[in-house]
Amino acid sequence: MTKEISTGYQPGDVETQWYDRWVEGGCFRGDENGDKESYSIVIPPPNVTGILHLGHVLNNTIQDILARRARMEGKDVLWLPGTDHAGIATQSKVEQKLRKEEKKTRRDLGREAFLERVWEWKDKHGGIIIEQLKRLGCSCDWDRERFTMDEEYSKWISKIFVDLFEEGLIYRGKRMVNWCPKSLTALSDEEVIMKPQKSKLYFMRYRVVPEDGDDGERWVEIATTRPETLMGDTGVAVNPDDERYGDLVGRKVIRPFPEAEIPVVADEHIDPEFGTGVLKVTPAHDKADFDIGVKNDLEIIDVFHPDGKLNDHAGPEFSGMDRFEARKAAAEKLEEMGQLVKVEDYENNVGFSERADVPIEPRISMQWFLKYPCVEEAANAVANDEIRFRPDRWKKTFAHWMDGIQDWCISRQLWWGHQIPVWYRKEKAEELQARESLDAEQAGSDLHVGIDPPADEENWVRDGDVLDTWFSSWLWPFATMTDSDAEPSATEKKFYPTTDLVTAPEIIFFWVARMIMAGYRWRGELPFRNVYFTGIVRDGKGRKMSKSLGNSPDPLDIIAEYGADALRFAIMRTAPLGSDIRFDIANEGGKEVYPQVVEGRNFANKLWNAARYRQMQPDSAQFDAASLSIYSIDILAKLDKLTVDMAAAYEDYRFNELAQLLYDFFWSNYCDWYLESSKSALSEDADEAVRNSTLATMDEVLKRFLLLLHPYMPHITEELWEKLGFRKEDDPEFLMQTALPSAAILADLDEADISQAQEQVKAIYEAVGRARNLKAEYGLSANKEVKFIIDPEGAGLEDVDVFRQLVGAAGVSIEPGFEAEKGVPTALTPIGKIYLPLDGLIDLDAERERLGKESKKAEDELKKVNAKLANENFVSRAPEAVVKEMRDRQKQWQERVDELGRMIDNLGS
RNA sequence: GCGUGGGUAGCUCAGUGGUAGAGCGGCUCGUUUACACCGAGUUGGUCGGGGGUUCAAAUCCCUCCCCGCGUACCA
Repeated sequence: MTKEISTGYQPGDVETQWYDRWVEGGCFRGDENGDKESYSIVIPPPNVTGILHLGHVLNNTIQDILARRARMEGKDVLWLPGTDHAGIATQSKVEQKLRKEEKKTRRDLGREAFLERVWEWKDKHGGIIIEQLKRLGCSCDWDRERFTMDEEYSKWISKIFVDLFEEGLIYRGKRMVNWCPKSLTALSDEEVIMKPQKSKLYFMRYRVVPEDGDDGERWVEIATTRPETLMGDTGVAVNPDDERYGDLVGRKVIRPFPEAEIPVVADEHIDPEFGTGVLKVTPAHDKADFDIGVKNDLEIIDVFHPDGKLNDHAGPEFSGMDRFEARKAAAEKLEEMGQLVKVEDYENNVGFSERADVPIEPRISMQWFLKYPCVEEAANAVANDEIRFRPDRWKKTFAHWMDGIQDWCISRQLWWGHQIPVWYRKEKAEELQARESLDAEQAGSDLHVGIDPPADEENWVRDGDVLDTWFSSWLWPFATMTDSDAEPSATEKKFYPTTDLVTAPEIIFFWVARMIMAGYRWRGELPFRNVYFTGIVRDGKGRKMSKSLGNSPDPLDIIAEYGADALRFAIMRTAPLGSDIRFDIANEGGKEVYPQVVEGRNFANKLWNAARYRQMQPDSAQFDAASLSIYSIDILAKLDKLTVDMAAAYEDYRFNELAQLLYDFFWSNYCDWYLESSKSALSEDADEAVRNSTLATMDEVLKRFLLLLHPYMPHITEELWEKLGFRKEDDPEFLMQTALPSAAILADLDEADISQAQEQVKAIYEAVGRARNLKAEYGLSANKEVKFIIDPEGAGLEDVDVFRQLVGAAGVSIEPGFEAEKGVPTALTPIGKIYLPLDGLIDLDAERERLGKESKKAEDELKKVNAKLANENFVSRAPEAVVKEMRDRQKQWQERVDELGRMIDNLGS
């Protein structure tokens, strides 16, 4: 076995070592006493027990890029991290575990013991995602890490509850809410996801209660998707203008079971076109029906238990039955009674609980609600761009929601979360909690709403509900900086309002909108100036990444294999502003590979090797703009342009374009062209001054490029910065603390000289392309050292060496006015005519003319013949005998070609 | 339904009035002073359909089709 010394870049240890050094060096600390311009971001807190997914990678890489760039621009930067307690998500996880491992429910343990379990779970899993963010390279100020259930943070929640209650914005009331029969809690409208469902539309008929003057029996037909709620029907509604039913209004129909007479009412909300134009009204189980019920003073009969099973009001035969079973059973019973007319397939939208993924049940229950504060300020701030949305089309979505804003149901029937800071005096508790409404005005000595419990706590009962998780998240930007009972901290004074917020558009209402309102309410100003909305990470087929689909690769696995820098670069390069990201997953021999990440890794490797190449050369003398070759001027001018273009792209948050600019500059301009052209300048017999300025140019380019690339690929750039010895005595300890370069390397040179040099280089490079092309056409491999003859024109060649080096020629001679024999391969280029003199070739031009248009295939054959011939005589003229042999072979081929030509002709006729 | 983003090479996408581009893939060739995680060359396109404006349209206008997202009390 041969021992292979890897020339490739191995990211693993390099990345973790640098991360540790940065942390030890205090690089991430936001200096609240600093006197530089401030830049700040608060992290969208991930779920405390969550696991890093590609969405996080995208989101946090963007934040890290912004933070690192800001540091290098010389700002005082704070990226404040933390985690969210995620009420339902975390509680269900623990409940699930309890059920599985101990066959117990949370009620078996009791509130206190259960919460202990959740804290245990949190302590065990809470740190995982934080460690994962560190592995990604995130430069958060970890000393300032917050958790939404920290003691200090929790006080904030109580404080704002009390504030809003006293202001009359929080009230308790019996309302129609979205009820999750699985989690057994109320949800906010935002937590309900509408999904189209294939269901059935049941047409049933109710008998009209006979009246005097009726002409025989009368029935009305009613269409419904939910026959299982029929037992809760307390009315039937028709449109007042519907002629078919106008006379029925005010009369009664018979609900089949439990049998009862229910009134027919008129309501404009009814669409005569839909179904039969008659609606069964179930005020307890539908929001619209509830409204109709209230308007018409209908009875409200709840036929469900909280878990979605039917209760006694549904009658003994249905009681205890699950709602979906009951749907079938009710339909069957109607059928038996002869009151089911028909059943049609039907597609409708059904609201699902976001977390539990079961259809939610509209349900009347006692909950706490909030009327939003500072709605107008928040709406205006976004409308007039005080807070800039990117892309700004989200403004419209935001405005639309703010426009139709509804009171927020903030109470949850959970245990994990911030318990509502409301206490009822023991002997009055039952009575108070049964009241249809409770607000600040009714608060008396029997109701205590406060940050602290009442002094004689044993005489009080605390409200058992907790607050919606988002009720704590909306304070995040300032509650993480200052304690609730203190004056604004130095940190807040320095870093609030924050500069950028990077988040997913999915939580524009859940979080962004509410933070803006909270910012105005408690801090009197906006919480952030820019909101960058990322796209959604999808798989190669365009499906959203999700656990259940199993299409979501673990970013940590990817990092382990390719490196964090590669993953960061890959995801940024494919993340255009505001549209979704396709994360391609290919399968190679049963193993998943990620083409975009492979490219990222290859890029890192390319960078690594370009640096290695530089390291193999001697040190350079001082950089001197006056003694540069045209090639050096060209690459430095392109670097200046890169610097300028990047600044502009950062202005507009065009992250994928930035990645592309970096990639193209380095790989194409620097490696493929400049490095290759430098090889002749670095050769042993090259001029000393040229060699020196070339090396100095390489250093300058690498130095500046590493700085520009650092926010995207922090680890490898830092490593190379050190390896190449770019840190000068007085420089900061790390690359990440070093100031970005300005775009003025060539400031000493004349503008016109620069553009002239660039034009010349462009012409030469184009000629190189043509010459290579010529070689390839004759099957001469890149390293066959052919001889070219150039008949110069225009810009011409300053020296032949670079050209020779780039095309891989043994010799290039300049022969003004050179006249080639017929058939010698020729190319027209901006620097003149280029000839590749080879003997005994078939004259392709002549043949092309002879064979006509149809000869594509014949021409290809001829090209192959020429390639063979060329390969046998590429350096010098062949001896007579060889030439003769080739001519014979040429003749044979020619015959075949003629035959082919005839065949084509025949085919044509 | 309304709003919104999109449909360009086999794949992922750039390209807002002036000769259709990049990367990946495919094919051919290759142990050149870094890099095969590489180099050189090459092959791929009625720019979703139709109509219009214009000397000129992927780009502007109209219309239709398809996909995604948001939103809506159609039972």
